[in-house]
Amino acid sequence: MSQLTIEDIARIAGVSRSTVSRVLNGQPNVRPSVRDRVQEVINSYGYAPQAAARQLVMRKTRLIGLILPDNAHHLFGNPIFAEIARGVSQVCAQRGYTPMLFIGRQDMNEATFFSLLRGRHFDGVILISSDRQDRSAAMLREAGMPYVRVGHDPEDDGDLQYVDVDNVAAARVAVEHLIALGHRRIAMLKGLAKDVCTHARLEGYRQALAAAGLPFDEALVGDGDWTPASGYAWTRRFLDLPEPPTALFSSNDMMVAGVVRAVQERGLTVPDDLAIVGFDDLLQTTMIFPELTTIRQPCVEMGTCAAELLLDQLEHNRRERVQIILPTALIIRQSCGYCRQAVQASASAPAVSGEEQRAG
Amino acid sequence: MSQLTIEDIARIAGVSRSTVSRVLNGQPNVRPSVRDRVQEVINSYGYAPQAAARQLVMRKTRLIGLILPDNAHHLFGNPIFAEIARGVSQVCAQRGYTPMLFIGRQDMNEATFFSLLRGRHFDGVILISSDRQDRSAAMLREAGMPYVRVGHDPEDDGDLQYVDVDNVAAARVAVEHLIALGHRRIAMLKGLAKDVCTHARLEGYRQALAAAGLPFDEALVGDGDWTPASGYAWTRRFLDLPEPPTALFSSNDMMVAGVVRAVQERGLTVPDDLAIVGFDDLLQTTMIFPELTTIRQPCVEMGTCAAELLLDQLEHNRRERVQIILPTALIIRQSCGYCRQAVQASASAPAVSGEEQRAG
DNA sequence: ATACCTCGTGGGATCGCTCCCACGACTTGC
DNA sequence: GCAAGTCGTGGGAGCGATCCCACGAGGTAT
Repeated sequence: MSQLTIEDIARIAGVSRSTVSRVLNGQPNVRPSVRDRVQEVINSYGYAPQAAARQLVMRKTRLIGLILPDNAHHLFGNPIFAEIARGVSQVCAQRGYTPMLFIGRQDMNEATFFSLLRGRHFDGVILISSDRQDRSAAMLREAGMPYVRVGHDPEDDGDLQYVDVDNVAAARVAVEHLIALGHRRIAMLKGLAKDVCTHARLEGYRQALAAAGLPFDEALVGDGDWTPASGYAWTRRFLDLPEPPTALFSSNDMMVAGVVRAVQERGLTVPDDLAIVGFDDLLQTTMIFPELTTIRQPCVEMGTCAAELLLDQLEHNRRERVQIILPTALIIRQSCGYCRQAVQASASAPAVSGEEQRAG
Repeated sequence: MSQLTIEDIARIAGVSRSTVSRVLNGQPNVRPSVRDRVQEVINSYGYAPQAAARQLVMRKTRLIGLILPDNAHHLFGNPIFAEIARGVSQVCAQRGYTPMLFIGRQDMNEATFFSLLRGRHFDGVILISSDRQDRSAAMLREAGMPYVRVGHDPEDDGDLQYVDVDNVAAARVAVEHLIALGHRRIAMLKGLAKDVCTHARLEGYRQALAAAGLPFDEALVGDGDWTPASGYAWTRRFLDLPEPPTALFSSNDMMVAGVVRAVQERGLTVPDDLAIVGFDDLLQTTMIFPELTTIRQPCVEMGTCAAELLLDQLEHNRRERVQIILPTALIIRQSCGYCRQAVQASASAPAVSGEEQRAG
């Protein structure tokens, strides 16, 4: 039951290895009655071909590696990656591949990681990383492993194919929304400096301010690290300013949890004392009170896109440069104060709560 | 540069396959000068042996599979799994194994999953599941794949080795704490019925009530699903009761986010109007205001334990039944109202905020 | 009836590694 | 000084699949 080989199945079914192999791989030129008999033997013995032997001759594993950012707290803590993984998984399943996630790359030295890649465990890899310091992309190239990246670095054109969003434009839309609501002092929470998207989102913030003729105030920019704790700490500092901000744009939704806590601790409320727009649109944060206005990233679609690209690369040997920028959307809920204001002012604008507006 | 084999390396270094193999595997009986020369060739060409060929003869992959619960929202959304994975990863790295996470098992039919297991991609598997309906454990056994389970079902003794916590005792400690604080009407938020730990935690709740002579009120038990949304919905119902609860025990921390929102929406506060104790001790929830009193699960340790067991099973062929129950701890913060009360009553109890107390 | 396909089937070669054994050179013990 | 190790090395066999080719049976066209 445990160590059956194709040879055993062949003997039991009274045919040759070749015939069993043909049945296994759904190839033609097998008499239906023989095919059924072989299939029955396979099923009743619970036989499945040993992957290693198959790989050796086929030079394919039909396994796709998924590499997430090194930071483990992000990794699972932030559902954005789960969504991307879901997209990847859908496409893979549909096209007969199995995606696997590298766990704990940080526990592994570079040499080990490299051998893992060179060992050809995977036909290809999807790399989710906007981390400029991350050596993964370089190692993937060095190892000759086909990959598609989710996220990219405009200063590094080493990635043949990537999928990303326009972080600059998305952030600009978010901040413009706050400006349109009348805010003049708008704080900004940055993510980690090592992540490229941090700089892009800051740039969007600057552009929105500049376009509205508002000054850029260094004191209103907080050096966050994507975690709620950093959102909490910076918001306290913002609220302690002689002239505190009336609005805040956070580079991700997770930090907003800390922002809200800091605001409430002072006995203040959102959005009246601080209007907030986030980034990501995590499902979880619908439990933040009030509901969060945020930039939705098309996470699942980023995953499906990346997977389609990768599998095309593998199956049709497509090697041209492909760079896909997917659209984001500003999702207006309560935390920015838009809806309240619309009611108060009896504005002619239609109700847009929960509706989507294209950004970028 | 891309398709070098051991034969090529041997030719370049002027030795035989066997010698290269010995160098590769750190075996003795190679002259130091030869070893160095071979190693240099290996390094300079970036050669790494092809895993499939090696596996075929060694019958080992040094890969460990990690299977998470089917529900994708849990999956990444709940950092508890990240912590367990971290523990697994540490031990694996240390002992020369590489852990890989199955992604999107829900996109895969059972036959595919089974072939994946029978294909012997992994030497062993760590299964994180307290789901009674989950067929994974059965399939692992059927496929003859060694595995260790994190979580278990007392009504199913099919698992040879598992690591778990005493959910009944932990929940009892949580509820007893609320009772000791003077609460008489204590609500309980259950998790999904398919998860075994849901029933265990409910049982702990019942035991605590019974021990204190308090009645079990069906109306105070909410059918949660682990998500903040369900915590929100049930808390609204609880607060609408003619005689609402003054305290609540939630089967996990994530649901508490919804509970707090519902409480705040009514203009009520935690812990004054509703004292809360959670379960898991997620880092994120330290941003819940006020800070959450909760049961800490030793997640990382569960991971390391499970990995140690599995690798011992693989390397020393240990096949005896091992069932490890790790201790939990009640972490007292503000949400239960203990600290406030201690101050008010000038109790003789020492300050225990943030301290740990053993449960079970 | 002969030549020529097509179909169904089996067997040998092969993938890239590790393992086992053979064998020569050198060391050690009596 | 000769038998009996030990050490370093190379080559053959084999892991369990797939793939290619050979070959016989049967059908169709000439």
